[in-house]
Amino acid sequence: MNKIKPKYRHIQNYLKEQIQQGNYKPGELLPSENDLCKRFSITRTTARKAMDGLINEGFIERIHGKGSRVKERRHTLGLLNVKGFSEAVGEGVKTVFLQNPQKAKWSNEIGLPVSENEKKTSCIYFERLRFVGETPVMLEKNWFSDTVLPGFEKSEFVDGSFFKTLSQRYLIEVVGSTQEIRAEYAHEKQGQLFGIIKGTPLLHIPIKFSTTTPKLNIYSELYCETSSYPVANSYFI
Amino acid sequence: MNKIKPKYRHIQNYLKEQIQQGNYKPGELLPSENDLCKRFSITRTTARKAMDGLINEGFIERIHGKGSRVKERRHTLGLLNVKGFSEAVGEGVKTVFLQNPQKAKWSNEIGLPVSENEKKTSCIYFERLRFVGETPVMLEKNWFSDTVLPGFEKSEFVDGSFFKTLSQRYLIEVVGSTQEIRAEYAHEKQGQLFGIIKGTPLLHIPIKFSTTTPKLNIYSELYCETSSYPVANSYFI
DNA sequence: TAGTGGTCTAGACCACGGT
DNA sequence: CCGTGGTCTAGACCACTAG
Repeated sequence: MNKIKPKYRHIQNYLKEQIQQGNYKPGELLPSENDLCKRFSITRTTARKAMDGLINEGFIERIHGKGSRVKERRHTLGLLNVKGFSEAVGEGVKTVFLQNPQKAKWSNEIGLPVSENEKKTSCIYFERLRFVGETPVMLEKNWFSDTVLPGFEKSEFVDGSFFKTLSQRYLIEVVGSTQEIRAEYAHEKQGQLFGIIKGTPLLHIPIKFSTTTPKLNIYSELYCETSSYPVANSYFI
Repeated sequence: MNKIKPKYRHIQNYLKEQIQQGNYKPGELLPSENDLCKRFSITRTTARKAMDGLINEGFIERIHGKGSRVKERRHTLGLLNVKGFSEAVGEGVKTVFLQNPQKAKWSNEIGLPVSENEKKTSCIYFERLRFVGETPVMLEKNWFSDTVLPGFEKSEFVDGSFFKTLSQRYLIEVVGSTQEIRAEYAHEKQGQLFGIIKGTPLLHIPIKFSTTTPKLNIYSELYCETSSYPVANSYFI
């Protein structure tokens, strides 16, 4: 019944963990493609597909004739690709829950259209404020259908990461995202949270994350105070 | 001496042109992968690699068991991936040059670091204001080294597109981009251009485009008025 | 020159969609 | 059922980097 993870995704996740755990540091080279082939008994096509994924996620870059190098985690936030906050940065990041996961209504604050099927279900909501050091940089609101994640409200997040929780506890992976980006005035309440005056420009990013389960999309509204920590994004073919 | 374009990129560009010219309309299916194999005498690996590129650029989506469908050109701007404005939208778009391409100094308005080699060269600058219908939505400032594009100032743009000009006149392709995104107040002059009051929130996006020529990067500063036309972005693995 | 990534071939089997 | 895309194998040759 459940979908089988393809080989390349196993390798991809394995390498990603190695990088996240610091076993391969920025600037270092990953094992060569041929190494991976031998180690995991796969062909180069599969090895490359795994590394393609890591490139898309911004973890590595290929250097022709040399190898695949782990990329610097920029001190700006490597956000805005697939995946959330905790995966992107690792250092002086702090997260405060303003609202723990609990049942709620589908809000009309959600910027991207919620699918009809999901509207019929009930919905789980949570809200977090993210800091770099002591500076609040991102307010994050999340909605998703409660039909495929039984017991979600009651359990803790794995490593504090929502997406890691999805992956490890429910075997659900994020496979894509659609987003819009706007510049807006901060509302009163947002201003208080960020410690800025009402009317300061804020980045507003509605996102819809798609997952390996068609029944589950994550709808997020992000508000970012970009004066010290701009949002960043890289893309290579 | 010159780099040879790989097969998959030829196919990719061919299909992209077909879509841009409206031979395949949004919602329609492209030829199947097997069709492409026969038509161009290639294997599926190559056909898929070509289509992978189109997916990354947001032109198509794959539907398992069905085919590859041309995606709707959203009436929001499909910008923010690789490639510029004219490639992304096709309809009621207008462009006004505020400053034609001409020699200039490397400005300190450029947000992302200019490489040392490029700093030593002289630089070409141009500035455009982009409209959707009669609404100005984006102010675009561009700098790049003049060493690899002889005669650039004197010639017209191909189809009004800077990137198409690079591709067709100089055989240079954009292969990636790095960008930051900030929300800022509009300055006086920007406010006048957009017909908004000073202090309205604007999206500010410094971008560095990488090309097939290591000597050429395009440094852009975009300012977007997002209240009617937010910037958009999709990503799928 | 040895080892790396970049491209490509010629197959194979599977999962999914629609008839 | 057939045709589609999704994954994978087992090779090959080329272009680039570095000792």
